[in-house]
Amino acid sequence: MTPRKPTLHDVAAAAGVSIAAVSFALRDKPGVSPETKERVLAVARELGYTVNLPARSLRTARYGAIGLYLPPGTTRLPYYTEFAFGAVDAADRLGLSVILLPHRDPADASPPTASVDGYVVVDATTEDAGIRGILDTGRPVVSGEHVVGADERVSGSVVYDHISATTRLLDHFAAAGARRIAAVLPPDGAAWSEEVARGYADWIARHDGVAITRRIPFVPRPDDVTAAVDDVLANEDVDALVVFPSGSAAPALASAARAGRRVGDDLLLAAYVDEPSHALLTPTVTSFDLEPRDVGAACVALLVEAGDADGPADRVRITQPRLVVRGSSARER
Amino acid sequence: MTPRKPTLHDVAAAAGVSIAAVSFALRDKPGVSPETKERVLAVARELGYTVNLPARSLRTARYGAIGLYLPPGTTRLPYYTEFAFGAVDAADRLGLSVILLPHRDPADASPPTASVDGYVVVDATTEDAGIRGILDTGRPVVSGEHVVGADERVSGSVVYDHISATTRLLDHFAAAGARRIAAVLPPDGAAWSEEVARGYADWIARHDGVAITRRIPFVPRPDDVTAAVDDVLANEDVDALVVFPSGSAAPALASAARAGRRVGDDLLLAAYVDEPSHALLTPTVTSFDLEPRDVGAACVALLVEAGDADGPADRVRITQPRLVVRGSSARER
DNA sequence: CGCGGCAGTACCGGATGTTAT
DNA sequence: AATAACATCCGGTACTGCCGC
Repeated sequence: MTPRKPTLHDVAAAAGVSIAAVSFALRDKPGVSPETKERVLAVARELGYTVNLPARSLRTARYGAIGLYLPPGTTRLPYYTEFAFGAVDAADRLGLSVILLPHRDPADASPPTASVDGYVVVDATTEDAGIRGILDTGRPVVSGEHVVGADERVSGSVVYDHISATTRLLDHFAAAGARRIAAVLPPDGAAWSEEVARGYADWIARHDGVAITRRIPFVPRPDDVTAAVDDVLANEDVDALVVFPSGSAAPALASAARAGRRVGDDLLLAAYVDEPSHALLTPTVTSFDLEPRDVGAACVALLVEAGDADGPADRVRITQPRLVVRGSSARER
Repeated sequence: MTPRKPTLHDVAAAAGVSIAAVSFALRDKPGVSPETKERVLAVARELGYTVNLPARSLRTARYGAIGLYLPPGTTRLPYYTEFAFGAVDAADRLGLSVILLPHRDPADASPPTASVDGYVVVDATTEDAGIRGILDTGRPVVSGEHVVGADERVSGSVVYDHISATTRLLDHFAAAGARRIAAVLPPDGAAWSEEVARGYADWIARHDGVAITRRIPFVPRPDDVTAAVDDVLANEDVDALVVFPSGSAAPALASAARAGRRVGDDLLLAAYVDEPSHALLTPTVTSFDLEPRDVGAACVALLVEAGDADGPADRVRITQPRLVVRGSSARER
């Protein structure tokens, strides 16, 4: 019923050559005459031959697979899904598979079991047992953003220039007339927290302004945002506000409305990380498109180069977030 | 420098037995005495032995991997990410890996190349070249939701009871006093579209009501939602509204506000698919938690059973969405 | 004698049927 | 009748060497 999948032997027999010749022909290696190669390829196509990857892996000790580790607990953020598919598509173009790795509970110190040639991780910290396990495999690892606590242990990273981005955003506010700009920041400890905090502080210092900041969790509940924004609006004389953590835009808008502020007019607002909802809120919310697909693809590219001889030219690739200006920061007339 | 990874041979030599004995001992197969087994296991642990998966795959023709195919173009919906990790965690507990499959462009008719024992697909239609390729492999396929156009070709499915869910939602509205309930539906063609449309129509008929419906795209732009909801509110005398497609809640709330309706009071509103934003909007929005993690895990379980001898007891598993009542449908006082 | 083109073959690491003890 | 050693095989890869010109 099921005619066994054709193997190199079948192709070799059908083409009247040795399996070695077939193997070479299929992989476009020198040592076979153009005519034989042509014939072998024709026969292979006709028989529907495809390589048996386990067999190849066994021989070459390469797996044709990349392990992808997304941060635990944040699976609702669309950023990571986009990132994942950027990586998957890039890997596919290189003939590689992407294995989605499970999150390990902190007690579990066992090494990751999947057979992969290297890893791509995002927003990683060594607090995470899964990340430690990955670093301990000794295989190449490329990270999206820096790895907090072990940046020298990865083969490469694709990072955002958050300082420049923050600067551009504040310049944009200033150009729209903002004079007193507050920032609702994530807590220290995450890779980008410190960069954006520094970007903000430096910009304020350069412009002889007053730093007005509040801290809320990395993934805040609406109440956290509301409390911080209410506090800023009640106690500080601000005409612009940046909320950095994800999911902050909607509660911030609500707070502004309650405080009687007209967002986009007497209060300029921006979120940092773009989310689909930003285009749906009223007013629409200015934020940075981090182009996660491109970054995911870049991580895969860097990983593959790291596996190649003598590594890539650059260990760190820097990406500029793209500012998407929307109604919340576009002062009316 | 790198002490080659230990193999069966190494363990066998260190334990003073044959590789066959080691192989049997490690897989807990009969034919080795308890003492030898104990010793072998100890040596294996000490040497840090792990099986070489390609070698095992080569011999057994099993890959220890599952291919996961998420619908293209909807990668921003958190549902699928949750689903994916439900599948990954379930697979991990069974010692399996999950390979995230790339989306194929329609022209590409080549079979999927990844080596997997079976596939999990979600919200699939045979319009999708990727799905056709997967079905053509002849390997077991389990689908989350029915596969439009090829439901008999899959080994199993985990589906929601959308009719019962829709009924429960409308009952909830009625209990809160709603008399004229409108529905903004997705277009026909998707698996659940027809079920929810039927659930709505049947319920209305049973209650001698008037069906008031509009159709918008499966993944609507805010404008689509706004237009439909504005139209309903302007031209129909409704006191409750269900918006089914994802991402509809926020624009629907905005429309209601513009029409001068107080949502949760003189207009009851519910979305169908729960999203994180529903807990953040004002008012918060009632919707169904589809528990995607559980469904992803169930798909993997069903796939593994399908691979076993004589298949699973049931080909189709039915799940009840969990209604999460929030402010938008909880009439004040 | 050198060289291109190809056949022959020794692995890669584990699973399993067969043969000793 | 139980255990364990031995031999094969899974499908490729890559090295060695033979052949003819």
